[in-house]
Amino acid sequence: MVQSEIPNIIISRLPVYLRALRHMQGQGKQTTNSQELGEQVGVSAAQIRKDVSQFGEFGKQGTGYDIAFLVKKLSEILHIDRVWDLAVIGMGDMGHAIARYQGFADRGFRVAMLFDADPAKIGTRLGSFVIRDAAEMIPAIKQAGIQIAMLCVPASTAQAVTNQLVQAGVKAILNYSPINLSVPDGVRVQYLDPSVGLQRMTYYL
Amino acid sequence: MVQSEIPNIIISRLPVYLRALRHMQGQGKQTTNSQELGEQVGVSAAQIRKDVSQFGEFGKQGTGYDIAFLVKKLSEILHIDRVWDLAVIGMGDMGHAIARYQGFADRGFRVAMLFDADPAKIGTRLGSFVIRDAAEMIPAIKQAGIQIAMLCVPASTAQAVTNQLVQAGVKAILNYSPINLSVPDGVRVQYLDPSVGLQRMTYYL
DNA sequence: TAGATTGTTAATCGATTAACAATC
DNA sequence: TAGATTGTTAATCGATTAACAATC
Repeated sequence: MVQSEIPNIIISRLPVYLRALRHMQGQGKQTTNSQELGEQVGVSAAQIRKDVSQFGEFGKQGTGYDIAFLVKKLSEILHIDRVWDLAVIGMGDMGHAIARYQGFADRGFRVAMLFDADPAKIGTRLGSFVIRDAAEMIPAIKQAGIQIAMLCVPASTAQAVTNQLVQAGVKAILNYSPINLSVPDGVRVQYLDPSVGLQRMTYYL
Repeated sequence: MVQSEIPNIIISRLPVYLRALRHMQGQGKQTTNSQELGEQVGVSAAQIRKDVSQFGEFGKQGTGYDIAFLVKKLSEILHIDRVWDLAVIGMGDMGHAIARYQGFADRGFRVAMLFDADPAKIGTRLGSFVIRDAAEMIPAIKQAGIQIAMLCVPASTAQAVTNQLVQAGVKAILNYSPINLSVPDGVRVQYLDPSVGLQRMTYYL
């Protein structure tokens, strides 16, 4: 029997709920409810309840949700009740910033390897890492079993590098390059092109 | 009479179409069609035609779309047939990378001002800019008439800085901080939290 | 118990797709 | 002209909301 299919649009909201819940935790709150959480993240209370109830009965009538419990459940659902190793490809300014980013630690991720093709960068240190030769990328990622890559290379090489990542067994790519990537079924891409983000707002200015 | 309301979900796809069209242009292509563009960006041909036709009749039966013409029209629709000045707030690793990002130039944007609250950074140069004191932010942004900000400060100060940006007249915020922002009506926020992007994929791993 | 809030159903709303006449 | 592809309509599909019984 196939696991019943949860719409991707629901999955995409869960990390946002989780972020808000952890923020509440940081403020010392113990419980919340669909109304409050909904206001926090900008969705209706009904939608919060509907989304969360896809995965179980995590709330209590009359009192709402225990924050710590819901955080635990959402973390399990999103498979971040473990630590995922990340490979960062491309050590320009953006790759550099990602490699040093402190925000992964408590959210399920850890930078594990850095790659660049520039001989001037290969072998140099960045924090506790040594930048590795992109030519070794496929065997290195394969051997480490890394499934997630942060793509920070220029648009001109992004598709070629992506093909290599797919060969290396990568299943999820966070793409900072301003280009649409073509990947086979079973590989996921999330796009973080800043110009696209800006252009989604200028329409309204 | 109110301008007929275009759904936001359509607007949000236009920058992606535009990016793909410019990529085709860079390859020397003159024309395309809804089928080809759809495959490029991962949406159906019918949806491409429906989306684009909200704004006029930009195609030709039998031949498809002239790429240069469609690029021009989409640029006008998205209001990027001009250059928008950006203020970058927070000169950590991420703000640093954004300030030096070369990808804004031909997509309608230009970094115009950098701010940080750290006395060690204030007054230092970054490329052709001098990092300014965040304490001067409100009058400086107001005076320059800047409407778009890139928020690269830590989560702990993001909401307070956002309130100042709103006071300064900013209407669009690209938020790199891992936090939900509360803003008044008329102000838009786009979120680029890398952990959220990653968590949207780990569910499927 | 009374009040509050969930989980869930049914109704509504909106977005996507299929199909095809129009026309280049 | 024949072939191709648009723009658009109607049908389908899916997501959101409203409402309320269940229950803490």
